[in-house]
Amino acid sequence: MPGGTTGSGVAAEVVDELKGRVRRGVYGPGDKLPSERALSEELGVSRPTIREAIRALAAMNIVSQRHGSGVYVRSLDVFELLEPVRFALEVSEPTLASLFQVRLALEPLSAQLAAARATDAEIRHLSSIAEAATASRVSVSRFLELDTALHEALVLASHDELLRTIISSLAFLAHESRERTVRQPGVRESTIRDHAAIVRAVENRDSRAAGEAMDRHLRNLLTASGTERRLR
Amino acid sequence: MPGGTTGSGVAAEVVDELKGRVRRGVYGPGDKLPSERALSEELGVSRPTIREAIRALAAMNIVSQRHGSGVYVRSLDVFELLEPVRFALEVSEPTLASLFQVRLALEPLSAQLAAARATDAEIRHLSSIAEAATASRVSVSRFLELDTALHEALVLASHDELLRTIISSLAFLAHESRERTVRQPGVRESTIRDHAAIVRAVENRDSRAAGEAMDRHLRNLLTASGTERRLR
DNA sequence: TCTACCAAAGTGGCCAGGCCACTTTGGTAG
DNA sequence: CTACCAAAGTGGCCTGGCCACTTTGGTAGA
Repeated sequence: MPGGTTGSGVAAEVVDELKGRVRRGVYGPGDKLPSERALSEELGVSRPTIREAIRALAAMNIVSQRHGSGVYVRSLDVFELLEPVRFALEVSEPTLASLFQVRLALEPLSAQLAAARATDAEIRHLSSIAEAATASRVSVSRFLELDTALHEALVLASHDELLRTIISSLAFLAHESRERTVRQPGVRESTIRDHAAIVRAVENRDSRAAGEAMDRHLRNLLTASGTERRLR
Repeated sequence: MPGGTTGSGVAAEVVDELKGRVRRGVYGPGDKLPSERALSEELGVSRPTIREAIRALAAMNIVSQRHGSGVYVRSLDVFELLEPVRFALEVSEPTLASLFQVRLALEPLSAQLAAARATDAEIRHLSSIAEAATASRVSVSRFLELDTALHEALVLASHDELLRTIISSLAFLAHESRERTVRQPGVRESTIRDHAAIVRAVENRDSRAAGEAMDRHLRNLLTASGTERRLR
C-alpha cells in the first residue's frame, strides 16, 4: 500500500506508478527510464499523459529530462528533493519556535550517536570544521556554511540515515532564519564556543556531554533569534 | 531576477511565467487561474504544453486542479508542502531501531504539547479512541487503525504543523512493522494500558506525565518488536 | 590500422484538433 | 420560493504528426 497520495486520474496513477518504481529501486539513481513511447505502450496510456506524469516527476526533482537522450533518475538527495518546495515556503513559514522544538528533540540525539559511532576520520573532519570557524577573517556567508557543515557532519557521523534525512530537511527550512540570527551580536562567539564543546565531547566519546552541549547550543541560538518571529 | 531556475524549453518558460504571477500576487491563494484554453491563447503555446506546465505546478503543490471546475492557487499549508519529505524518507529505508529512536525523541514531545494545547473537543476525541480499543472483540486491523488514530490525534492536538508532518511520515514507515508487533502476546494489553495513561495525562493537562507515558509506551513496543529487523 | 566524420535511428519537445466527464449556473417548472 | 435540469464551461485524455537534439555505428579518409 505505497504512497498513492497524488490524486485521481490516469496521469496521477502514472506518477504514482513511476514514483513507486523509483522507491522500490526498479529504477535507481542515474538510470534511464524507458522512452515515453515505450512507457505509453507498456502502461496503456497516451504519450501526452506520460509526458504530463514525467513533467510532474521532474518538477519534484525525482527525474530529469534530457532532450534527445532520455529521462534519468536523479540523485534523490534530500536537498534536491526539497528544492521544489522552496518557492512555496516563501508563503507558508513554519514558526521558528516550532522548528527549534523539533531540532531540540533531534539534534542532541544526533550528537549523542555521533559521539558513540564516529570514525576517527569523521572526528578529524569535525575538528577541522570547528577550527576553521575560529579564524578571525571569516565572512558571514562562510560562517553560515561552516555552521551548516558542522551539523551535517555530526549527523553523518551518527551513521543514521533517517536522522540525516530529517535533520537535513530541517536545516533547509532553517536556512533563511540563520542568516539573520548569525548577524546578531555575540552569536558568532557563542556558536564557536558551543561547537568546540560539542566536538570535544565527541572526541572524548562522551555521548551525554555531546547531547547536552548540542542542547545548550540550540537554546543559545533560540534565545538570540527571538522565538516569535516567523521564518523569512 | 525571479526564480527562472526551471530549465529550458517552452513548457519550462510557462512554468516560470505562472510561478512568477503567483509570486507577484497576480493570482492569490484560492484564486482560479484562467482556463487552459485561455492561457494557451494568451501565451501563444499549445494546450498540451500548458497542461504540462500546470501539472508541474501541481506537483510542487503550488496549484491544484479540479476536474470540471478549474485550476486554483493553493493555500500552501506546511503539511502538504512537506510532502516531498515523505518520499525522501521512504527511499532511505531506515532501520526499525533508527525509526524508534526518532519516534522516542519526537512523540513524547508531541504528547507534551498536546497536554498543553489540546481543545476540549480534541480531548474527547482522544478518549473515544482509547475507549474503542478496550472493547474485547476488536480485530487486529481495527486495533492497528485505532493505534494509528491515537498517535495522529495526539500530534494534531499538539497544534504543531511541522511535528505533524514528520510524525505522520514516520507513522507511514512504521506501518509494516506494527502489523507484526501487534500480534505478539501481551502487546495489545500493554498498548491499551499505555494509551489510557497518555490520555489520562492529557486530560489532566499534565505535560510531563504525558511525555513520560508516551516514552514508556514506545519503549514497550520497541522491546516487543526486536530491533534489528529492517523495514520493507 | 586508426581517426574523423556523417547519416540514420532513437528520443524528448511541441503542436493541432477532437471527444468525454465533471462542475457550475441560470432558467424553468412545480 | 424551491427543486430540478439542461446547457455552457472546464479539466482529462487520446490520436497522429512534425521538429530538434543526441547517440551510434558504419564509412571514407589519413
